[in-house]
Amino acid sequence: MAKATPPGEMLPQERQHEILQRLRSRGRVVAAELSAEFAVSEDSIRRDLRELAAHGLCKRVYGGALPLSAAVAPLQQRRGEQVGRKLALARKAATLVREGQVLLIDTGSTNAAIAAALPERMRLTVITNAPDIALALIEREGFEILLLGGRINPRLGGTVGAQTLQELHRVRADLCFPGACAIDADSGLWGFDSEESLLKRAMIEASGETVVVATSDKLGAAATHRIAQITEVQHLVVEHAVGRQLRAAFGARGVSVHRAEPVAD
Amino acid sequence: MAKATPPGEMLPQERQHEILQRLRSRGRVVAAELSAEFAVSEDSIRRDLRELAAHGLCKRVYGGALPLSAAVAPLQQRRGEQVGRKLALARKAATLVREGQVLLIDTGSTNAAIAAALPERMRLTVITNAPDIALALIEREGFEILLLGGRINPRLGGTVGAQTLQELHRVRADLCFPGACAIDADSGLWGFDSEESLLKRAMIEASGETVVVATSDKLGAAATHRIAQITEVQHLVVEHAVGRQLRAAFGARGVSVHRAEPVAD
DNA sequence: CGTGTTTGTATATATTTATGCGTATTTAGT
DNA sequence: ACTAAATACGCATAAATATATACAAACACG
Repeated sequence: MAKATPPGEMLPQERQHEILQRLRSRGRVVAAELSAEFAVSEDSIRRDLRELAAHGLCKRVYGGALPLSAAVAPLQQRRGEQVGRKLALARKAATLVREGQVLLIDTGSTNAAIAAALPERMRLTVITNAPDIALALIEREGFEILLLGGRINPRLGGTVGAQTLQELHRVRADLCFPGACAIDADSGLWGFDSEESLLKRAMIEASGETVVVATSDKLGAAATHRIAQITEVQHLVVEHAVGRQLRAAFGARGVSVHRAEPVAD
Repeated sequence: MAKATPPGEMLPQERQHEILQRLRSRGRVVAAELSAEFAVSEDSIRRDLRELAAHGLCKRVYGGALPLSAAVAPLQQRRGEQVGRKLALARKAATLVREGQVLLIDTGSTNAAIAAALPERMRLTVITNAPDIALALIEREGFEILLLGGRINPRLGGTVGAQTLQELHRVRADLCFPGACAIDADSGLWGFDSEESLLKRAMIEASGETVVVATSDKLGAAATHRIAQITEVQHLVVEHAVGRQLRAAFGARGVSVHRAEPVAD
């Protein structure tokens, strides 16, 4: 996806739009790279970036630009930790998504990273209870976004509770990303909070397939609230460092295990 | 050079229709290309594009045109404009809020500013259809946040539609902040969008009192969709520069007019 | 069957916009 | 503080555009 456009024919506005999209999906842009890929002088790129920044659409930095959300970083303190690892997981998880599907995405920093990594122009429908995920996707084109209402739990950063559950019963998704839970090859999926676990269970039931994206600390662990059996999980995305044996344990239970790319960190 | 049709045989309307189709399928049109393919001068094409743009069917850009979806100013951009004036308005509006109240806050950059300006530790309940407002308040302590679910309208940056309306019917608020509408002392409150206006109307009906916060360009203006009569508005917050006469006009209709502090700008 | 009007188009000229280059300045990393 | 890259600024150029004007065909109407 290096050069999507013929050198001679690209409207300036299109270019700026493309820059914004790249900014969102990749998290950064470099002036020199853009110059090469769009086949215009760095001057023009810099003019674009300056203009976008003036409109408050990105943060201008030496060498390129950054998305504004990364610059302000409100509750992204958690995300700041292990950003590389989560990005690698998110990228891998995003490859499981197919054109036109309906996605059910739970709260959580990992899931937010997945949402940001979703490919452009794929005409996806995203159902979520997380305002931060909804907000991140509003800007993207071709996305249908459904927000699950209800009372917000500040600790989780999204809606939970009776009303959310009720709304969830009215929808049906292809793919489900229940956030941050513990997963064990034998005992299945576990949650840390009662209300939260109920919601995740409902999400899984409302979806055709379930994708669990687990950082290493969640693997082989259990918690207090049972969410689902391992047979209800079709896909598991794990970090590169996860051992062969552990992966095989899930594979034996019929779970497709996907390994993220290694990260330099 | 004529392609699809014999040189003389294509009605202007047909041509414009074809341009629109091409715009939708290809995501962009270039004046020079169209000129060649329809075998008319670039001037005629430009006239077409200008006309289509005037009817709000496309966005005119240098070199051609883009579909409107790619051109809507992202909400981050709108949020960044006139920060000073909006902040002054927001501060004034926030003073109308009392301890323990239930607030109903609509989408919009001004309303987002109001939410951010809400005083600390007042044990408020905020009901909103805007994910950005919800997100901003999650961090704050002592706030109960209820999110209205439904389909998100990317242009408005929040949920609208039947489901949102339905959820709204289940709540009751003390104070309501319907966002960005035109207000006139005689004809009342007006909205620019049908769906949007319905929601605002429902918000007002669900609230004890209504606060309209209006930047100067919204004052004395009307729009296409009626939202409410002026008697249903209890408070109006305006900028410092608004003239005495205009303020009196609202005062005579029983609206409490609140004037924001002056801004250096 | 003219005749005035409307409509679509083409031409000419002035203006705006986008871009690239040279140069002075700023920035980041030693 | 020094160096090299990145950047901002002014300027020139070429393309795209708007505006004004003119021309031709279609049309309405007496």
